[in-house]
Amino acid sequence: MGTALNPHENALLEDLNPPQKEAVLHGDGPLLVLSGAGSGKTRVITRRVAYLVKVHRVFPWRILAVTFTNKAAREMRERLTQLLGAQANELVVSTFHSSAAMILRREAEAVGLTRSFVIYDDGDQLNLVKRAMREARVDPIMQPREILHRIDQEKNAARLPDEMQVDVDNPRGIVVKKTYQAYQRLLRASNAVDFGDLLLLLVSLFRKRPDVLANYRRRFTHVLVDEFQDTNPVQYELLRLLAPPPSSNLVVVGDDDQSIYRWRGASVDNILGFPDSYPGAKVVKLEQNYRSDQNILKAAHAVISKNRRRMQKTLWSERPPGENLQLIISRDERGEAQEVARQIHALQREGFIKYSGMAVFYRVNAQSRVLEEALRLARVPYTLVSGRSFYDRAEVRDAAAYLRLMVNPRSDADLLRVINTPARGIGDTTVERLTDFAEQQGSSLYEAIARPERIPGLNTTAARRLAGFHALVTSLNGFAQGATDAASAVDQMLNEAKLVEAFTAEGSDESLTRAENLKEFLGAAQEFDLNRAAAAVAAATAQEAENAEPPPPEVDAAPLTADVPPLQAFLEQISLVGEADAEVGEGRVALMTLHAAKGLEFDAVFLTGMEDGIFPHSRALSGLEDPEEGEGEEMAEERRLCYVGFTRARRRLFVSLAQCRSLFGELRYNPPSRFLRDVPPNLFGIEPEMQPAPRPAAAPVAPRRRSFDDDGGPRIDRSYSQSSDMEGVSGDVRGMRVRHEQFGVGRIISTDGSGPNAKVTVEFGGSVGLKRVIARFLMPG
DNA sequence: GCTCAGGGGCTTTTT
DNA sequence: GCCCCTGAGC
Repeated sequence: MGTALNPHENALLEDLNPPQKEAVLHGDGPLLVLSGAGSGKTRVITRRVAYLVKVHRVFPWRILAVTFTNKAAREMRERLTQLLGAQANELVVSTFHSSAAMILRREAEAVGLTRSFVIYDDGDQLNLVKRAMREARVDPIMQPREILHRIDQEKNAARLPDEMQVDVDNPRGIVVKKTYQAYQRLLRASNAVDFGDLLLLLVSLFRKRPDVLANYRRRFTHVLVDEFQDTNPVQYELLRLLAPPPSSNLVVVGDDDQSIYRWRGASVDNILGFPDSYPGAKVVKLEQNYRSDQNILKAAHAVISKNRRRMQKTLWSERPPGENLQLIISRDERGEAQEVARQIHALQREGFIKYSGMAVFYRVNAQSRVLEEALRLARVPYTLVSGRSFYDRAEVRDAAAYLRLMVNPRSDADLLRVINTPARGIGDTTVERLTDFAEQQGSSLYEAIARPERIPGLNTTAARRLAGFHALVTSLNGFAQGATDAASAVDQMLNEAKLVEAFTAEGSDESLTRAENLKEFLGAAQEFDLNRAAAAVAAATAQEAENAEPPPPEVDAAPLTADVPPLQAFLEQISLVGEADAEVGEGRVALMTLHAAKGLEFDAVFLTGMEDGIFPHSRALSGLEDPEEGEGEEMAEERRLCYVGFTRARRRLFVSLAQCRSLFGELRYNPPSRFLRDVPPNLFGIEPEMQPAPRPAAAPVAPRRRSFDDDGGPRIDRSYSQSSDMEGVSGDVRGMRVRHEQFGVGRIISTDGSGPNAKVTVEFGGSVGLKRVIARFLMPG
C-alpha cells in the first residue's frame, strides 16, 4: 500500500529503528506491538496514526485511539497535533471510560438511561451499596466495601447481575448477587452509572443490538490501544466487539512485564493470549531501550526474568554501562529517609542531575510521611505526586453533587449528599423517613420531597425544610436547562445553594480555604468553557482543511460529543478526567508510589523500602508457592512492579532498605527484598569474591548488624544479602528456648502464621517480658 | 441534630 | 500511626 514517494513518508519514518518502522508501516489486520520499557512506544503509536491519515488517507474520525489514563490520552493528542495539525481534532483519542461514556450518552435510551445520566464515583458507590444492602435485606455478613469490590469484579468480568454465577450453598456469593441486583436497580432509578457500568453497559448494548454496533464498526475502521497489558476482560470484550477477530485493524501496544493492575481486574492473559484470539496477528517486538544505562537494564532484567509466564523479550541498549546501582542500608525508616535526603542533596551538588530529574518511589503511601519529613528538614524541594486531590475535597465534591443534581434531579446519591449541606436542619431521622417513603413508593427522593407532607412521621418544620430544598433543586434544574455555558451554571449554583456564603460566614481558616476552593472550582468551569470554545473553532478549521472530501453518507462521522450540553460535558470532565494532573513539579523531587511511576522517567530514582514484607508486599509473600510454577501470581505482579520501578531510571538507581521499620504502629524487622538478591552483585560494584560465604541452612538466625557505625548513622553498604532464607515456623516449637539479638534469651509461648513472616510470642527474661517477634529473627538459644 | 471518643482496619487506586 | 466509621452522650 502507500503511495511511493509521498513527501510525508520520510518525515514520519526517518528516525525510527527497524521494528518501529515495521509497526508504523504494518498494513491491514491485527498487530501486537510488544514494547519494552523506554522503547519508544508512544512515538510508534502516534507515527502510525499520522501515517494512516497522511499516507493512507484514512479519515481521522475513523481512528479510535484508547489509553488508560487521561494523562496518556492528553500526551498522545498533543503529539498528534504536532504531526497532523488541526486534523488531529477529528481523531477520537481518549480513555476507555471517556470513549465509552461518549458512546453511551448517544445511545442512552437503548440502555434505560437518559442522555443526562450522571457518573457516580467511589464514595457514591459505597453509599449506594449500603442502601442496596438495606433494600435487598441481605444478611450483613459482609462489609459494604467488600461487596462493592466484588461487584466491581463482576463488572470488570463483563457480567450483569443476572449473569453472576453463584452456588446455592455459598451465602457470601448470594449476598453479593442480591446486593448487586439491588445496586443496579438503584443506579438505573437514579439515572446514574458507575465507572464499571460505562464499559459493561456498552458491551451489553453492543451484544443486544447488532444494528447499533454496526454503526460504530462502520465508522471506526482503525482501533489502537495503548497499555494493552492493563486491560480487563470487559475492556477486551469491548475491543473485540468493535474490532472483531480475525482481520480487524486492531493495534494493541503494551508490555506484559509492566502489567501491574491485576488487583483492579486487569488480566495479563489478554496480551499473552492476543495472538491466539487474533490468529495471524503480526507481532512486533520493540526491544531497544533508549532510556537507561546498561547496569540498570541488567538489574531490571535480572528481576523480571524470574517470572515464568512472559512474552520472551530482552531489552538491549547502546548506552554505556553507567554507574553502579547503589544500595542504602539504614537502621530504620527514619535513617532511610535521612540518607535518601542526603544523597539527593549530594547528587544535586554534583550538578549533573537536577532536583526535577529525581524521584523517590515507595510501595505504599504510608511510607511517604517519613520521607516528606526528612526532605523538608533537609530543605529538599519536593512534590508529592498523588491522585486527584482537588476534586477529592469534600466541598468540591459537594459542589459537584449539586451540579449533577442540577442536570439530573433523580440522582439520589447526590441529593443525599447535599440535602443538609450547608446545614439546613434536615437531620438523619428526617432523611431516614424520606428514604423509607421513597423506597416504598418506588420514587426518587426528589419526587418524594415534592410533596413532603405525605411522608409519614414528619413534623411540619421538617416538611417545610424539605419543601425548601425541593424548591432549590427545582430552580437549579430550571437554570441548568437553559445554561449555555458551564461557568454560569456553577456560579448560579454556588449562589443559590449558598455554599460559599456558608463557609465565609463560619470564618475559620479552614472554612475560608474551602470557600477559596469553591471559587477555584468556578475558575475550573470558566477555563473549561474557554477550552471548549477554542476546540469548537479548531474543529471547524479542521473541516475546511485538507480533507474536504465528505464522509460517505452511511457513516456517522460526527464528533462523539457533538451535542452534549456544556454543563453536562463539564461534569463528565470532573468525573472522568479529574484535574489536569499536576505536572511533576518544576525544580522539585517527585515522591510517588511505584504504581504512580509507570510511564514516567527520571535521571535518578530512589526505590525505598526494599524489604520482604514491604516490597514485595506481605500479601504476596503469603501466596502459595508452587514448586513447579514457582512464585504465585501476586509475587509475579510485585516483580513486574519492581521492573517498572527500576526501568524508570535513566542514570542512577538507588535501592534502599531499613533493618527495622515501624509501619501501622508495629515494629517489623524485615529481611532485604528478594528482588535485591536477584540482582547480580557486580551491578552494585561488588566483586564475586567479596560475597559472604553462603550461610548454612540452619534454623532461625538473628539479623546481622554489621553495616552500622557506632553512632548508629546509616551508611551506604555494598555488602548486602545477609538475610537467611529461613522458612519461618515449622512444627510445634512452643516451649523452645530462643535467643533474640536485641531482647536476649526467652521461651516461645505461641506462634502466629507461617511462611517467612511467621511471628511468635516469646517470654523474655528480666524487664523485657512478652514480645511478639518474627520467627526468622530468632536463634535457637 | 451535632460532637467527640474509641475501635477496627489497613497495598496498589489508570477511570 | 492514622483515618474513618460508629455509637453514645449532649
